[in-house]
Amino acid sequence: MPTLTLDVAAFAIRDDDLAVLMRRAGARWELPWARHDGGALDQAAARLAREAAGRVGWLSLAGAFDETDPHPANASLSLAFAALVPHDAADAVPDDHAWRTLGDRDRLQARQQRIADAALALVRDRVDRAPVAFRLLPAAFTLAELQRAHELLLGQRVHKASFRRSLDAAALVEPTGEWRTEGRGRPAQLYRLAKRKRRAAPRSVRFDY
Amino acid sequence: MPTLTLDVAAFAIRDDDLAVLMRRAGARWELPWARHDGGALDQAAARLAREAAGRVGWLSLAGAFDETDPHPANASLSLAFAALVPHDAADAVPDDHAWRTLGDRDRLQARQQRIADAALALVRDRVDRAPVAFRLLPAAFTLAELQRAHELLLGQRVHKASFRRSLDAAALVEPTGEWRTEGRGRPAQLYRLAKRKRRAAPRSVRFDY
DNA sequence: TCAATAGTGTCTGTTAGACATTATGGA
DNA sequence: TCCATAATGTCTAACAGACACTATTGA
Repeated sequence: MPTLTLDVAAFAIRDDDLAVLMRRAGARWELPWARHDGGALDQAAARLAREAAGRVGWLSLAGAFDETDPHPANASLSLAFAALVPHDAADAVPDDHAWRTLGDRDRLQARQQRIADAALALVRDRVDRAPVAFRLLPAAFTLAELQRAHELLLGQRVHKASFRRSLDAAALVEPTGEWRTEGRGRPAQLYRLAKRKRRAAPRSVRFDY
Repeated sequence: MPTLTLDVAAFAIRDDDLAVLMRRAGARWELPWARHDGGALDQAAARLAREAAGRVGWLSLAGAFDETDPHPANASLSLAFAALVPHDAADAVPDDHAWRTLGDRDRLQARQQRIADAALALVRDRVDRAPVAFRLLPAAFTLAELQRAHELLLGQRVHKASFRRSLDAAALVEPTGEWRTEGRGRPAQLYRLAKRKRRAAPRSVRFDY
């Protein structure tokens, strides 16, 4: 009989960079995981993510990995979940948990490395299909923060004027009416994610590979 | 202890439309499934798909579904796989298997309906990220066939000139040198999928939602 | 010759990206 | 005043889609 774990790779923006949540396991670090013995999968994954990362903005299955690679629980199968945490909620993690840089994921055991990789790839792949970048931010954010979240997920710089034009064309955000002063420079207006109005008819077939 | 199945939703082009592979189970129809008791997941899924659908061009995990919905095996968990079958290989399926129209998937039990839906959504979502449309075709194909495969997956018409321009810009296909006469009309040149040369730097951030 | 399909050239409106400029705060 | 950041306007090259046209076969 197979033993099954749920493993979650949670990401948040820390110190202007992407970070992944790990927990201490003796002398090592691991991704949060829990045994699964049946029942509602989504709820079990949500519970695991919430206990480890606090408020979770987004959660999705990212893959399944077998005993080809070693795992902290030696489970015969592990379901990988990707989670995104708003950075204002990322401070309150349990004592034995910590946000670590992406480079640190090579400290994980092989299966959890692959889980973290798959989770990151899933999130990156979905940036332009679903509002995942928003899930790294609080409900109200500046356009500079939103752009930076996209840049961190995409791994490349984004053109400011084009970014804002696209946001405007898609009617994706709406101003809250509030402004935020951050050090020096002109204050930035705060925005929130707007409700979907109409989905734009997609342009032509693209070959992004 | 949870019982686990692998379920595969295999798609192919039949009669100029997308079809999904089902097998007879008594008086009902079901998606091909098999119990899984550990071992290499990808290999087990590939074996299941191959036994049901013959040559399989593409296979990918599409989701995981729990006992919230009924399943032919009453498994507590089912891993959904999406498979694509080239239409020239789709004739040789076992006697108790048949290619059925997409509309027939509401004859499946609820969990397998969701599996088929998730598999179809996955394939559609990946059309512009990976050469999945090619996996519905033989190694050599006409551009009209390739365009039709994209149209079936995307569920909408595609502009011929733009489609070919994009193919050309991406250097995605190369002519085999052979031509095919099909009834009346000018013969069509045959193409094959070209090896990736350079991945074009993706354009700006797009919000396709 | 006609019908049918393959394949291409041209035009136009839209958009991405470069660049510059204005706006508004703190030091 | 100077500097840093926000926000926007203008220009251009690239591209998507419409349309028409040529090319090549079978009936």
